[in-house]
Amino acid sequence: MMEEQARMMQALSGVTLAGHSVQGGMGLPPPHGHEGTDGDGRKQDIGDILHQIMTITDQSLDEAQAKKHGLNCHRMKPALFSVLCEIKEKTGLSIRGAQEEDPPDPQLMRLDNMLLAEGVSGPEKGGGSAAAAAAAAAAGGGADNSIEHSDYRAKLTQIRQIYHTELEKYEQACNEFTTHVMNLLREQSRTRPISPKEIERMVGIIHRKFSSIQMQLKQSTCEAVMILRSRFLDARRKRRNFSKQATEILNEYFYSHLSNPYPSEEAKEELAKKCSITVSQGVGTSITVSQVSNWFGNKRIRYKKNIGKFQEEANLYAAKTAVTATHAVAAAIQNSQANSPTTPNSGFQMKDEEFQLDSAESKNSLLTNMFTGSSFNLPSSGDMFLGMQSLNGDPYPGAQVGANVQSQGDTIRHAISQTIGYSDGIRHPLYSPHGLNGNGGWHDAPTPSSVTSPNEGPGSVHSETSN
DNA sequence: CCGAATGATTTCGA
DNA sequence: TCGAAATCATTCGG
Repeated sequence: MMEEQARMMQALSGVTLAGHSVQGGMGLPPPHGHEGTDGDGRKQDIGDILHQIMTITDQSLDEAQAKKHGLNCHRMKPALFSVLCEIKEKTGLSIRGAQEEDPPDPQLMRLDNMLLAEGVSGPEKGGGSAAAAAAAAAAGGGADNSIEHSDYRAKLTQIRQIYHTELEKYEQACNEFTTHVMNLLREQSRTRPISPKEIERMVGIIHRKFSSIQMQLKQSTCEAVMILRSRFLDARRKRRNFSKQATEILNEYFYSHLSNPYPSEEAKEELAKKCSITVSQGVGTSITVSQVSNWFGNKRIRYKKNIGKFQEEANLYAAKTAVTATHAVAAAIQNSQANSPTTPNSGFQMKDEEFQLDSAESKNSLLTNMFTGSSFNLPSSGDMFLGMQSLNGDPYPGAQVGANVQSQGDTIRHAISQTIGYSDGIRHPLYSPHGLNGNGGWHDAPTPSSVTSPNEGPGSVHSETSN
């Protein structure tokens, strides 16, 4: 700083005081030896110097260094320096208002904030994608139900890493470039007037340029994050049907826990895991806990709404799980399947109507039950089905009961109602703790996690109902 | 292209 | 906060 100033002063004084009494070290003899008229010679010399400056880049490094030295020692140099100083002053090229305090770019701030919010910039947490994913998977005690994809985390970490390395690169490049330019300017300040202020200013300009590049980096990072986000959000909005296997697993669980189809958090996690494992052939199709919850929510409501429609499915899955149970049950299944209208051609319409009736009746019954407190409270097929299912602990025969009840007439219904009614009155310990509570709701079941394995149900119930 | 199926979201109540 | 219910939006099979 001071040193520069001093040098400049020196140079200036050299011009004014010493005129061309200064002899260069003869590193660069004037092309035209004559030192005739002052102005002409100076012009020539200056032109020569300028030319050399302009062509300095064309030469090799050593050569250039030598030339530079020559130029520095040229006797006309101080004159040129002063001329340049004058020109500079006249053209007002010197620094105008030093408004270095660049106002914090709102856009940059926005980007910074966004990156911070997205966890791209800011403190490193967890340290590594694996840790982050693990933290998201394990520690996520329902805290972030919006995005629990470890995929998302991993991708975000990737973006973050790229961002940081790039940022570092830019910073490094910026520093390098700045020092380079500063050195260059310092060097040049010997041949042309450059105040330290100007160097500062130039540094500021460089920094601004680089920060604009950084902003681009931030912007593209933000874009990447947004794309990532929208991809995952879209993945949810623009849904894809679950794979066959996943649906199968979920259905299996649903129908084997029909008395209480409310999987615990752990169960949901397990199911999600199972599904995503089985689904692994589909690329990024992992199923999350909330998806499992959604599925069960949908399933419950849709099952309840139209049990008949799910009868076949219930049979299928119940059979699937009951295959290992008892031969007697299996035989009964076949038997009743032969009886029940499996083909939805002719039976469908009637069935449907019956369901409508049933559901209406169910609601009515609910109301009447509430008002009358009647113990004869199982008129709907759903209740019936649940009742039977709970009764024998085996979902499959229960389902059959439901089907039969629906497809057959009032006599059967009545008979079964009576049976159930009795049982209900007696409150047989076998089924009382299960979902059935008399008003067709699962919800207020005490959730004893129900019996997972179909225990030996009394086949007599089944055969009795199918008669 | 239509309608059923289905996953996701919203609303509401306890 | 969870679940029921309604609803939206998309997919899929005929």
